[in-house]
Amino acid sequence: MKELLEEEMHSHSDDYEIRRRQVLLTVIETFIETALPVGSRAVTQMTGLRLSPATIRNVMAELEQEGYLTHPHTSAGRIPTAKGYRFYVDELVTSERLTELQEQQIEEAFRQSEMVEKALGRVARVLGEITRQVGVVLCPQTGRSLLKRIELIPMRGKEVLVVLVTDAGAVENAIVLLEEEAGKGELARIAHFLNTELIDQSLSEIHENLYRRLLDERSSFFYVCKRAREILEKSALMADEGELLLDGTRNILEHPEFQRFDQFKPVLSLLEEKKELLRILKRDAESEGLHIYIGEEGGLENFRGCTLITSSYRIGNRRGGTLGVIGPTRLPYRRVIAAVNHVASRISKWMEMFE
Amino acid sequence: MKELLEEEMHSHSDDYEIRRRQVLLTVIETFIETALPVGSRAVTQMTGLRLSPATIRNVMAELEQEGYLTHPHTSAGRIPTAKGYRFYVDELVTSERLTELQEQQIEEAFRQSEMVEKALGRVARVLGEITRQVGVVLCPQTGRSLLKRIELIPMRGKEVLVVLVTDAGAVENAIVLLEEEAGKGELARIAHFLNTELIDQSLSEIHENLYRRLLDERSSFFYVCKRAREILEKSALMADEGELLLDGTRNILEHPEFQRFDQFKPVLSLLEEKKELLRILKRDAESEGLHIYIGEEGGLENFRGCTLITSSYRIGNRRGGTLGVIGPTRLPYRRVIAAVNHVASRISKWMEMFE
DNA sequence: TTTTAGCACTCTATTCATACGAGTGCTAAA
DNA sequence: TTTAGCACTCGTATGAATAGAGTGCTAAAA
Repeated sequence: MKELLEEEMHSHSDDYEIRRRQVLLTVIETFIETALPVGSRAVTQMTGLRLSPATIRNVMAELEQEGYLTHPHTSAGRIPTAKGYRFYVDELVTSERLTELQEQQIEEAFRQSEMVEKALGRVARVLGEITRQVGVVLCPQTGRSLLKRIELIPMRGKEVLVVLVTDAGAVENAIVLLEEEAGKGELARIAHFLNTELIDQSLSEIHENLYRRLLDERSSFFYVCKRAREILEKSALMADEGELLLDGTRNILEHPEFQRFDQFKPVLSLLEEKKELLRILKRDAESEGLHIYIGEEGGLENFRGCTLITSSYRIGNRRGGTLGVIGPTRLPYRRVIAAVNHVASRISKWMEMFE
Repeated sequence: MKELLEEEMHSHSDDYEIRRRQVLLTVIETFIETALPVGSRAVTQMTGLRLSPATIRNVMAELEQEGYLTHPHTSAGRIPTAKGYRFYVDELVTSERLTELQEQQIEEAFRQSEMVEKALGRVARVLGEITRQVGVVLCPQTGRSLLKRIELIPMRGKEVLVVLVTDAGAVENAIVLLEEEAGKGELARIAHFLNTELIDQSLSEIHENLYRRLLDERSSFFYVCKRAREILEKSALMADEGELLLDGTRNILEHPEFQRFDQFKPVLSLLEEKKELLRILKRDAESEGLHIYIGEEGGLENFRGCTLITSSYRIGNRRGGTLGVIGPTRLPYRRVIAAVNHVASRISKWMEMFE
């Protein structure tokens, strides 16, 4: 907008720029509150600017031409476009603090700290509740976590229980059926071998390097290596997808933009399929800080009219997962951003437990 | 209906009873197909009965008075009531076989057999898909599964990794922070103690008997007992809820009864809260065979207009969990019942793996 | 030059009247 | 016992009329 302005500002003053922003801000925030198109009269009443509706109309017409606002029809007020919201979140939105109560609610989610996934499920729920939107949490991807410990426990016959402990607090396990029975001593040797070779590598690294590393060895360990490889392959624990936890879909039914079914159906499909959402959230897990997707910005099909706000969280000093909120583009950005930021740093803090 | 009939049948013949059933059946099945109220003319065309609309109207009026049918309004055809559907599923509905394709889709869900929960997630999805409704699966409740093996693995300092293997194929685990560090030898003794004492009991039994059993012992094992108790308590693995997997909510948006929001909102809430649903499904896990809840029959609030069909599945010769389908009362019962039955026995078969 | 008042215009939402059609219930005849 | 006939009810579709909100433009005011 700044750029645009400077091009066109021939004769306009800084005051004029401020006014434009003021009007855009007012239209957007009023629309966020009421969900109704905002007319020029309403803007004059909301802003401190002592200007008549006619003047405001001129400004709004200009903002519309530049693509920040639209009309649903001729005789209606203005509503923000995706571009308008984008400018709003980039330049206009101010931060907000959560209320005491909301912070308490968040703490509650971390109260009973049993399994990681359950706690994160409660986090998704509380995110949905305090924003009145859909809360979403991407669990730490097991592929990215570092192996801390591997244990092989003999079961009946050829069965072996493989237990992996990772730094993400997750304990993965699988029962593997070996081709030949392995004695207790042999398993211990294999386990020892794996523990020395693989500790502190990420599971996906292990998966990638598996063939090279373990086949090259032509030492006396050859047999042990072979068995170790068999076990790791069969346990297939490296292939984990990164689980997605959702909660609060019912909340967004309250919003008037989803009262029409053709609007709501694609969103529900997106939420239930999870695939597209996973793509975005996994990518966001890679980079720190807040990400905002307005409409189809992130390449999310059928996401027109919706916004996704995410933030990644950390496990100690490593990447963890992502959490976020999904709602209509007409989102209370201030509150949602505050919530997402707060919860992200709270999870990171909580995750230090497992470091 | 039989009873009702015998009371009122003064002068009516068996033929008359057959006709009544025929009419009711036609109205219900036509309504299930079209979602439109069924008029007397439509019934005459569908049934083989050579009767005029007027005659049918008389029968329908009677069925309405008895509570099997209603009118949305005076000049509309008939639609079934909850009582009507109940009679239909109890007495009229006939069974159906799944198509080749549907059976293949189901097999697909069991193809990759990694973790139990993932496979069951795919089962929920396929149930939703082939019925075009919401598929739901209650995982085997860990509390009900038998303990097959318990392992204690020392971690850093006072931490101990507790691994439980149950007969439901589930491996539960938790990291426990002991009050005092325990040596490898000590843990081995404790593990051996637990393995001899607790094997083949259900986790909830263990939980209930824990205090009695382990405190009574005043033997030389006392210290071991105390530590064992500490570990079991802190791992809190007995308290598991029994996870509920849902899929296909998007499917039921297609049905006309949920086009109106006030109809859909309570259903979505019910699905997302999961609590009420868990109550029913857990209860159904106790008894074999098909269960059908039409409307609020099962004590499900806000379930008016919906039907839940469930069946339990087994793990070997023990109770496992429950699976089911949720949709509008106007449900293709024949197909859904076939699907639920088929999938239930297929899961049971699959579960034999873990016995 | 900038702002504003005034006004014609556009479009939506609402209301009312009307007509139509589907389907019923009842009655009397077959 | 069944059916034809008919009056009646009620929901839906259609169209006209109206009110109201808000705009864009123009010309006057600041």
